[in-house]
Amino acid sequence: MSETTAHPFSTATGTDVRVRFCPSPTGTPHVGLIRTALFNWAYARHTGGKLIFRIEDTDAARDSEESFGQIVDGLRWLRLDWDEGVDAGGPHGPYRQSERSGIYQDVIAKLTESGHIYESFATGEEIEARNVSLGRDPKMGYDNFERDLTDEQKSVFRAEGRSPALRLRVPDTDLSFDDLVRGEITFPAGSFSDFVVVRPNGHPLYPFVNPVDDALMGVTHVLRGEDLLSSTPRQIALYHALIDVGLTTFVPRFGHLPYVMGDGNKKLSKRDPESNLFHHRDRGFIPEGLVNYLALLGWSLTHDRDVFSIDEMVAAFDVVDVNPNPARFDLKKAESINGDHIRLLDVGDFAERVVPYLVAAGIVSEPLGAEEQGILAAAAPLIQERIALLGEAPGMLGFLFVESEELVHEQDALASLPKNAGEILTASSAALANIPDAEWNHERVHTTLTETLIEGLELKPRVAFGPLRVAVSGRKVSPPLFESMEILGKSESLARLERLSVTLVA
RNA sequence: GGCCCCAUCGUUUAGCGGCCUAGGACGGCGCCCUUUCACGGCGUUAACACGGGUUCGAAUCCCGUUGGGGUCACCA
Repeated sequence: MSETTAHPFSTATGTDVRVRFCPSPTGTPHVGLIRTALFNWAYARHTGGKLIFRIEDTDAARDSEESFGQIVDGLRWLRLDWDEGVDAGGPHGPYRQSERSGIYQDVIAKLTESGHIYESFATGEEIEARNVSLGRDPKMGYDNFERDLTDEQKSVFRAEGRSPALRLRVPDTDLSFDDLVRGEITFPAGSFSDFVVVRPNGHPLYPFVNPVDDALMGVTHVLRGEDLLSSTPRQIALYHALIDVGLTTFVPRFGHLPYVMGDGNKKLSKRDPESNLFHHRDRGFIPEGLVNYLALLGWSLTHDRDVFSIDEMVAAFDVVDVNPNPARFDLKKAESINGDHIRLLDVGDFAERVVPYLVAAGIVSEPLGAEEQGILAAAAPLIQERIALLGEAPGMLGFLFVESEELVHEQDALASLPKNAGEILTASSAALANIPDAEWNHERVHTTLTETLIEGLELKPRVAFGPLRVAVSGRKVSPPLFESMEILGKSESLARLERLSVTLVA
């Protein structure tokens, strides 16, 4: 017999939907955490409801202000905004749990008074020892044996110098709920036990403050990681108590989002660099691309397309469509999606976004000079079509921002040079020198070199242009050669051919 | 171990009883385009874990098996 009939679940839809994102600020934002934020955000935007941003900083030992700042930074970067909460205010503040102690004390008092929570003196070791002595699996957990301690018994414990933790009395019935992504789930009576809500020192714990705040803030839909699935019956039990004392009137709907996996069959570890949101930003993911890929971790827009805008996602997203299977974080696919989004950018926008990566690589410094702006504007369209990550831009463009004598010829590029490289460079220089300055452009360079090398020397294009590419860019791979030479200009281009020639002779 | 969740190509996802001799994407492979690398185009590779049911009909519903994962904290 389930008690769920006595305590209604939320029936909120549309603009009545209230979801929340409530990270605990420990460490760098994890992509799984951000995926959870994204789905909550998308659901709020789709329904027209509200997203609450709350900080669960109840563990002073692990929480840090730096981590909090990073989470906010990450959300803002991805353009995930919120309607209530930290930095936004709202009627249910404060939104940092470290500032809500007084509220929790009131709730604790109410639940104590009504008999929903009781004092428990047993330590973890004692509970385990008790299970062993009763011939049970030590991992059995707590068996609620202190529910009816007498005042005398409590006095004895106190006299021993013990102070009690507080436990919530959970119902001795099955507890069911209809998970938004998994359907009906039932936990049999006895599979969850009375749990500690407040430490002996008065410090309330996560399994208590999280549902209390959700209740007080009117949260209607709890969309969170699958790892919290098994704590759901205890949370529902707490809700029943909160409803009983009049603190709320309904239990939220739950939706447990699938794990984000790493390699193998394990959750993407916090120690794995791929789990770090900023690692991806530093490598040159753009928000559009990363959001798109993260959305694909458990959800899809349609059957024949997986590149889409965030607006398309918002229009279509419903948490009931989320796939319950764990999803593997596939960097290759993520990069491919990101490349598609880079290609979708307006070229001016693309050029602007490349700048911080050039700066970070020490290629330019802000503000860019007029000449640098000109080079960037000319070169941006050349690489926009060929990179998947903005972080590839410095390598592709660096040679355009240095003088001939500073250009570094990469080792593998030099190794790729054919024996007759010198001859090719000499012939090219002679032919290119005849192009009048005013007519120096990529078409003219192309035709001149084709006549000289392909037709004149009867070389294969691949052999003919390789040495020129190395001379001009220092690399085996570069933006299109003739366009690059146009950007560099005649004298600079010739200087580079000359320089490589000299290097080869020496 | 108890409890819970999950199960379609290598990966991700479409599929919510007939449209499926299972579709898309990434990856791989091949070809084309081509001044390199890419981009783009074309083609190709490859999956319903297994066994029982239910049904005229099952990838789709039910049960079981197997295999994964999670959780059993005075951490969140």
